[in-house]
Amino acid sequence: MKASAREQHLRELLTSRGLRVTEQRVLLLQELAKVKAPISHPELTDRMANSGLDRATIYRNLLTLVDAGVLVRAQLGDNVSRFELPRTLSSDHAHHPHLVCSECGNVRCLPAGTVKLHGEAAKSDVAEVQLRGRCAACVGA
Amino acid sequence: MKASAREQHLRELLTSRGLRVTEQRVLLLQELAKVKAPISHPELTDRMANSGLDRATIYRNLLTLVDAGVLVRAQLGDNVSRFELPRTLSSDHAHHPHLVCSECGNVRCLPAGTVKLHGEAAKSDVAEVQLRGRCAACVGA
DNA sequence: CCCATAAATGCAATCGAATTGCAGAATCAT
DNA sequence: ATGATTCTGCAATTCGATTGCATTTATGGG
Repeated sequence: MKASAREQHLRELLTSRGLRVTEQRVLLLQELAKVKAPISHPELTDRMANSGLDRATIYRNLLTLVDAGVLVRAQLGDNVSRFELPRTLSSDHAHHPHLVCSECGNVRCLPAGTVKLHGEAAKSDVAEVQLRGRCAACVGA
Repeated sequence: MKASAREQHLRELLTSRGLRVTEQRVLLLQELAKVKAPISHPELTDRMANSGLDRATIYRNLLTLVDAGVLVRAQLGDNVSRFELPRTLSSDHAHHPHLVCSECGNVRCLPAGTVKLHGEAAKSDVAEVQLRGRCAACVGA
């Protein structure tokens, strides 16, 4: 059968990093491409419950893909690792701020410009910016 | 018996936040005063193994004390919560940005103006701002 | 100083995310 | 096609986080 252009792209993404192309990895990446915010391993396991993938397989592939630079791992401070397929696959995936909503629990990705660092914050080598509070949607409601 | 000046200080710290003064809380704070870096609940439980304190007691008090603003919680990115008794006990420790250094493990308190929120970040009800990366001291070293 | 009462503690149990061992299945270079 | 290497599924386990409950304690009022 013929793979879609999108699937073909994912396959090349894997081979370009020296990883084997397995049905499971393609499915995993396809699912990650659908999600807009960083997602945890348990959340992903739930979402893919009907795919037949084992959670250990998902777990190990998340680690492998982070290791290979295909995914980024976000430490949002709730003691749960979340993973994300950056839309810009450039070598320097600019880290953008994350807002963890204490009300709805969603994680929102904010544009890089929404948080500006000055003074000591600017002097430091800041790798990740995370905000906690209520997201705009919950504030409006 | 007569309490030391140091212990008296800790007692006042508790009462000033409307918390009851218990032997366990004083012991916990004394131990936290000894450690220089943020410490996790399991690590703290080990350290205080001979104190007779139950780990649930330690755990709940850590949460209570963070809630009361006596302690700060540091998320160092390993999915383990760490706690610290800040040397400067400013009243609103939770209301300014924190920089958690992934190298030295220290939590630096930054002036409120060092992080400015724009756009969606400003529209959200942000309660906490946390940065992860290398602090200015470690960058300079 | 004693009492009432809400809060704190100890103990045991549970939850859930993370992680691993292992045997069988699949991938890929040759 | 075939073998060496890697990956997958399944099951089990580790470990930090969290909670229920009966008992004890801190603190304010009398």
